[in-house]
Amino acid sequence: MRGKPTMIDVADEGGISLGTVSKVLRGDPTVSSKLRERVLAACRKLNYQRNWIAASLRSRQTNTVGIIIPDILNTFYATLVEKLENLASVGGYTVVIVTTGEEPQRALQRINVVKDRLVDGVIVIPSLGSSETLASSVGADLPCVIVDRVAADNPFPSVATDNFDAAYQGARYLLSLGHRHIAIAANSPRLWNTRERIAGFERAMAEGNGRADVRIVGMTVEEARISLEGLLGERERPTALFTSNNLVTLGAVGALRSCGVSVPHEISLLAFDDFEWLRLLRPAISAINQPADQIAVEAWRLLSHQMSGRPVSNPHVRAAGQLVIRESTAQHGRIGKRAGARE
Amino acid sequence: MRGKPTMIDVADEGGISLGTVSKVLRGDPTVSSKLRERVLAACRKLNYQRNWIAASLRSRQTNTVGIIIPDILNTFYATLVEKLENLASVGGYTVVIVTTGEEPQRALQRINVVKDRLVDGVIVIPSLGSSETLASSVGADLPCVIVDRVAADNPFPSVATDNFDAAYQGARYLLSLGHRHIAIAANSPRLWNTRERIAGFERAMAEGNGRADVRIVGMTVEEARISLEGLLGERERPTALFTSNNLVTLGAVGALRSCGVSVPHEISLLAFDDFEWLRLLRPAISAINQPADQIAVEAWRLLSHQMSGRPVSNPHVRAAGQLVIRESTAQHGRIGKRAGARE
DNA sequence: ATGCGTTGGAATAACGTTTCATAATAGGCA
DNA sequence: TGCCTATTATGAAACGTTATTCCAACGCAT
Repeated sequence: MRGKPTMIDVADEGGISLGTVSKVLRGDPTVSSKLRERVLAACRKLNYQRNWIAASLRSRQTNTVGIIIPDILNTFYATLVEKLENLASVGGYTVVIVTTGEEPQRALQRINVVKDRLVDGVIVIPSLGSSETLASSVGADLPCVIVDRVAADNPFPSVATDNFDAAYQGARYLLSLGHRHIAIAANSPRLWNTRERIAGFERAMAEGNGRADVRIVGMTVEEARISLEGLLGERERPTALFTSNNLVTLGAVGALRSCGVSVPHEISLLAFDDFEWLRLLRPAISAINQPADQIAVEAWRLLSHQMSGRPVSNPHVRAAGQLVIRESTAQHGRIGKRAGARE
Repeated sequence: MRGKPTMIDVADEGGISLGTVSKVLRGDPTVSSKLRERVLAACRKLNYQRNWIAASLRSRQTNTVGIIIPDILNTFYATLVEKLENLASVGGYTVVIVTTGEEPQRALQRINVVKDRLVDGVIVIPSLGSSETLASSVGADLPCVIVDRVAADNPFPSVATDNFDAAYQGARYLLSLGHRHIAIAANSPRLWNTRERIAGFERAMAEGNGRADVRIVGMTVEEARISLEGLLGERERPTALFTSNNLVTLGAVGALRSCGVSVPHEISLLAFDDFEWLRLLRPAISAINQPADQIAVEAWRLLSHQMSGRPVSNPHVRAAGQLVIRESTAQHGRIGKRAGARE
């Protein structure tokens, strides 16, 4: 035996056949406990490690899943990855992570990398422009779950926050504080999650007779900051601002600082996406929290059911966002009056 | 041809031998351009995709690297992962990410997962307690680079911030502002990076005749917050606080808020680890930035050289941290006087 | 024209598993 | 005891590549 020991070495060591060793290691029940013990002993003795590659080649499954996300630095996606990695791990799967950025061509190239890797399934957060090509590219012949950015006509199992309703509730909350002129700062209407959030916002504003001010501010923190500095400098500026994701929120906070606009006295701020730092800013920022935990669990359920051939029930999950009220949102007109904080 | 096309199908299609097809696809130069063209044409026609698993089995290399990190939600590690993923990708490698938490037994189990996966190399940020076992576990028979938490007697190629010097400079800066009683809030002295930071801090304090107050505050934000609330309540509390990483900083900011201690008037705050939000807090927090970019590049250099069998020069890299001065650090005794901000 | 070196293509044996069709063994019952 | 069934073990054939050995063909020089 040169190099790493193989199953053959184990078989020889224990005086057992190769096939039986394989059975034991796969947990096949049709093997007597006596032989099983012998096999296990031989494995321990040789410090045998199963060669997963050979197994995959023969069995045609890799026990690996791909996760395709735009950006790991987006805290929401990082949280999702963290939880998915745990779920996959307890299920005996390994996770391959691929980041696409928001550039379509890079996304496609990266998706092919994953497909080449012959993963058993994929969890995809589509990036800007890759949504359309996804169908032909991946989902057709591979178990697949779409997360967060779900196209209206998306045929694959999917999980996302109920963006429409969450934004609707957020806007209603701002309206209930007396605001009438409210802006939503959104990165790009080509993103389906953003599109839904804008729609929910607009619906609430229409119902509440508010003036809906939709601003497209770009995909990066920097673009958002610059764009919103423009907004804050306008003569008739809104009395409340609703940011459509955590990156935009960052840009918004930067803009509010640099323009010296005080929150919530001069303008109220409500963020989509909650995370640790919002609590620590002064004023602490009110936000709509996306239940990352639930989203990850459901995504894993949908994927693992597909991979094991089980029927997939409820293939289109929508999770409710939660409004977390802090200090950045206040009654319009009553300067200094807080809207009430819970936490 | 049923199912996916294989190289054999391609060979048949083009009327060429299997071996030649393999050569072409691997870019072997000893094949005439005429045949190469025929092969490529056949591949396109059949929409052939190379089976990477079979190739790996035979060639004994997987073109995959593992990244083992404690926690993807730690922004510093997430940044590192992002950059490493890009570097690996352009080098033709895929990245498998595994998170260990700070629990030793989980770490070991996860490391084995990676080894089972037969990766070509590993980049490891050791977690609490896994440092010691790493040597026997992974580095012995696998190209390996240790990042960030480098044991004093670590034999493997490694990259990290020069923690000692960075902390030394940070402490000297605080001393230069007139502070004499300074506390460092550190997560655990069992972590090598923390240990080095404490040592650098202590050295500077000794040289400057300051009173070094080392506080071990635990691994989580919550633990740190509680622990530091205790510190802030003490009668003789320090006039400056140095936090040893971004999680502790979070806890510290929380504690300062809940205790109503004003920064920098009552206490100065200097953070180890810089990131976006520190700029947006009020006051903006001074920090020591770790050059994640440089660290990732060096780590990849060390790993890829090992994997390709090239000699590894400078196997122990230390990158300089940069002091970024903002508003949270001020002259001791001169209330309200800012220390000067650059940005 | 013959021999020799060189080059490019083909054939074939691994790589280390899983899987499937048999073979062997044990157990139960007449 | 002998036969039939149910159970467990064996052996060999894949899986789709890469690596190595072996030929054929060609050019060049003698």
